[in-house]
Formats: sequence, C-alpha cells, structure tokens
Amino acid sequence: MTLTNLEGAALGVLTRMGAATSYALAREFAASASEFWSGSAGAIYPLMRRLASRKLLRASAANTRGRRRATTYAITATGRAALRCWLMDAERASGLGFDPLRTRLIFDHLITPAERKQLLRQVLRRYEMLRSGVLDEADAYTAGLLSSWLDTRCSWIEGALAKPRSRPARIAHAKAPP
Amino acid sequence: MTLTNLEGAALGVLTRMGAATSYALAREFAASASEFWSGSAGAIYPLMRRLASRKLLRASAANTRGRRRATTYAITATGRAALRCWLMDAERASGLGFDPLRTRLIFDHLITPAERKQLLRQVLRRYEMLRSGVLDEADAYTAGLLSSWLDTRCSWIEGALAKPRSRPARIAHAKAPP
DNA sequence: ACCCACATGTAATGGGTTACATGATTTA
DNA sequence: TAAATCATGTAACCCATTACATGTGGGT
Repeated sequence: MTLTNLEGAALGVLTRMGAATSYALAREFAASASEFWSGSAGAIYPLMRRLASRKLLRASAANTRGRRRATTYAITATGRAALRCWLMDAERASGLGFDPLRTRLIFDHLITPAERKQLLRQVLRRYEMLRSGVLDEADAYTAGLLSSWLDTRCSWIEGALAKPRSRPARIAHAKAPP
Repeated sequence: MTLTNLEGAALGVLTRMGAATSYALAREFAASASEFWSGSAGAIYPLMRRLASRKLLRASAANTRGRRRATTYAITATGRAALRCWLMDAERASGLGFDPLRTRLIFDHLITPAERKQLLRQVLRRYEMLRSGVLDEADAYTAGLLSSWLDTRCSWIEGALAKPRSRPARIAHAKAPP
C-alpha cells in the first residue's frame, strides 16, 4: 500500500495530466529541472504496469496513431488515496534526502580554502542560471517553488562563504555521510 | 575515472578514518543522519572491491580477530586524485538532488490548505528533533554543517507557511517533478 | 556451556539506466 | 522518397536493499 518516492511523484504528475501514456509521463520527468530521476522508459513503463497491477491505475488500450497500440493510464480512487497517503507522510517528508553539495562539503577539509571558495562560487553561478531556466516552466507554481528553493540555497551558500571553515575533522570513528 | 556519489562519499569517509574494513565503513554510513544511503553490507562490500580493482584503494588482508580474515582498505594516490575530482565537480554539485519535502510540495494542490499547513508544521517539528540529535555527531564540523543546513530549511518552510499557496496548476503538458 | 551481540561476508531480489528495436509522422 | 524525429515499448546491465550464513568474543 505504501509508495516509493518515484511512484508518488508519478501519481502526482499523472493526476495533473488527467490521463496519459507512459511515454508522456516519462517526458515530464525528463523535462524536470532535477537531474535525480532520468525519466527513462525503462523506469516508467514497468512502473506504470506495477501501479496498474496494484489497481492504483486503470489501463485502457487506445490506438492513438495509425494501427499502433498505446496504453493510457488514469488514476483510480485507490490510487488517489495512496497518493494522499504519500503526500502527507511527514516522517519521510522530513528526511534529509540527497544533496550533492552538502554531501561534498562534509569532506571539504580535503581541499584548500581557496578551492572551497571556488566551488561554492561556481555552484552559486549555476544556481543563477538554473533560476532563469526555471522560469520557462509551464507550471507557474512549480517554477515559484523551485525559485524560492534556489533563493534559500543561495543564502545558505553565502553563509558558508562567510565563515572560512573550521578545523579538519580527524577522528578514528567519525560520523559522516552524507 | 569518474566516481558515483556513493563512491565519492565512501572515499571521503575512508580518508577520514585512515584505513578501515568494509564493515567499519558501512557502520559510518548507517550511522549518518541521512536516510538516503542505508550503508548496507550488500552495497559497501562490492563497492570496496570495485574501487580496489580500479586501484583507487589498496586492499590488505589482516586477521583482526582470532584466525578470521578481514580485508582492510586504504586510499591510494590515484584514489585521492579521483576524490578531489569528485569533490570539485561544480556541475554535479549544483544539481538539485532529491528533496522529499520539495518533491511533495510540487503536488500540494492535491491536499487542502489545512493539510498542507499540518504537513509543514510536522516537518518543522521533526527538523527540530533532528537538530538536537545531530549534536551527538562525533565530528563537530559535520554537526555544524547539518545544523546550519537545517536552519536554512526551517526558514524556507516558514516562508512557505507564510504564503497560503497559489492556484491549482492544471495543465495538459505540465512540467513537473521533482 | 549457552546465548547474544558484533564482525565479515554472500545470495537473491528489485528497480533504474543505457541501449536497442520498431512503427508512425514530419521534413528536406 | 529518404532522413530525421517522435512514439511505444523491450532487453541487458548495474547496483542498492533485504535476507541469509557463519565466525568470534563477552556476559550469565
């Protein structure tokens, strides 16, 4: 009954689209600003079949083009319930997730302060570029969400740039990643 | 020559520890505040073998206890170079990664404003708990990093709580996850 | 002596990525 | 009409997770 994060996101996107083929859904994921899910066919097609077999989706075979078959999916009442459950899961929502910059900064005692500064500045610059790109989002709300997210990250980085860094942590049994 | 994020993090932790067995490394990952990498044996043991076969680690068979064998690993010069390369990769460091809360908020038009507020408040509460737990970190720098990260996130959530939310995005071909 | 927790792995499973195959539509 | 692109999948591979197996040392 519980959903993985990819399944939850897929149900959410599908709900927005109303009904869609696996291909259309995969395109949405591929177009997303995040690099985290590639939206590859090999991920989405089996995913949709799994969700359909769990009755969270209803599959209907429509021949969209010529005589070629395509199966379109729509969310069911059960699917909506599962999606709500995933959305409201505060336990999982408050996990730290994966943050490629944070993960690297854990080990920034292995580079020089100058290199650290260079890395942070480069990331800031790329965030700026991302923010302009994000404005192309068809969905204004998602664009706003990502934009505010990027703003907050930028100020975090600026804070990190302010304090030059602390001691090189060197412990036999250190707590670490990520 | 390029490292996955898990490989980079593993090399970083190993550098801190000086030299370690796969088991010790797996423990570090398992003890980490993030839920993202479980640090399961099935991930770490093959990982270390792969890195050793790429000459990024040097394996040495020492019998730690009784007559039972254990292989301990230490990073090589090549490994240090690869780690530096991964650390300084601004392109990947500036990716959006995976954020369980952000991913959910993309779909928050599917829940009521009251539910949204409840979710955000619960996440805030859990962040507070996490922040106190983080102080137990043996490594003060990692603790400080996570703590400032949590601070920034909290202020982002408070910003999201301030504006009640925008229009339900409803588009045929919406850009979306995550 | 026996049990339980720690230590060191291996095996089976699941699911995501890249690559491939093929049909349909648009474009040069 | 040939080439390029879009659409709809399938297959092989890689790797992380859960479970399992086994050895060792400490507690009772």
